[in-house]
Amino acid sequence: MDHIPASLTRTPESAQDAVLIQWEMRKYVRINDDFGTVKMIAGIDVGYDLQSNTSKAALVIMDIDRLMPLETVIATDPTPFPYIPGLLSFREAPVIIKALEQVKKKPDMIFIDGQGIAHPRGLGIASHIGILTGYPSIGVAKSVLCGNYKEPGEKKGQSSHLIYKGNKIGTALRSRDNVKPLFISPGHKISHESAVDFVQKCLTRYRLPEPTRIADKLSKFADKNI
DNA sequence: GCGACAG
DNA sequence: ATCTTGTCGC
Repeated sequence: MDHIPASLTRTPESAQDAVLIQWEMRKYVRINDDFGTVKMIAGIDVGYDLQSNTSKAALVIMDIDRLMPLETVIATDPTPFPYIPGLLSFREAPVIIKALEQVKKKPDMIFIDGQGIAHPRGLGIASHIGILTGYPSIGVAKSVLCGNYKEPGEKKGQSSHLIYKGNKIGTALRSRDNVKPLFISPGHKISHESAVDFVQKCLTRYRLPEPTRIADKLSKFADKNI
């Protein structure tokens, strides 16, 4: 959708090739706010069925004000790539793109499970999806891939910077009292500040923001029979 | 070389 | 991610 060389959408022939694609793709990442009014947010998560070797992407479109689902989509595909830290995109992006192509409503913003720019090469899965689709995106991760941070205060809303090689790459955010922090980083077309704002607007009584929490449930329990 | 390591 | 039971804490 966005104007990037078609060769960057290729299936990597090896892990080394995948890394080359990431170095090239990172040039297109933008972390300045570039979106209009945000009414609908998409939460996306991927689950696996080890027996059939299939991946299942669950996508939910939520109204940002009511935090209620407006539409859901489930897409499945044979799992295409092994899990290699730093190369998660090549395992999950294809089936996620498939789900985004099937959804009827067009989201204004998408939350992806995993890192945005908080990645060794600045291209976590949220950035990867943002570049491929043109959608503004945010990485919502439950743990760190790279970088260091000071433990944020124990109260919901308290945060600290995630730093890597001297630069801020994300935010450690306490999403509710006394739980492990979430790691928020810009995926594409959004700033650190706005990324955290949108996640906070979607927090209720759980650790995960609603779009992510619902997508997570769907990826695990919906269509249990792939 | 050693340890770390999203989902 | 997924495999798995009970259990501690708000």
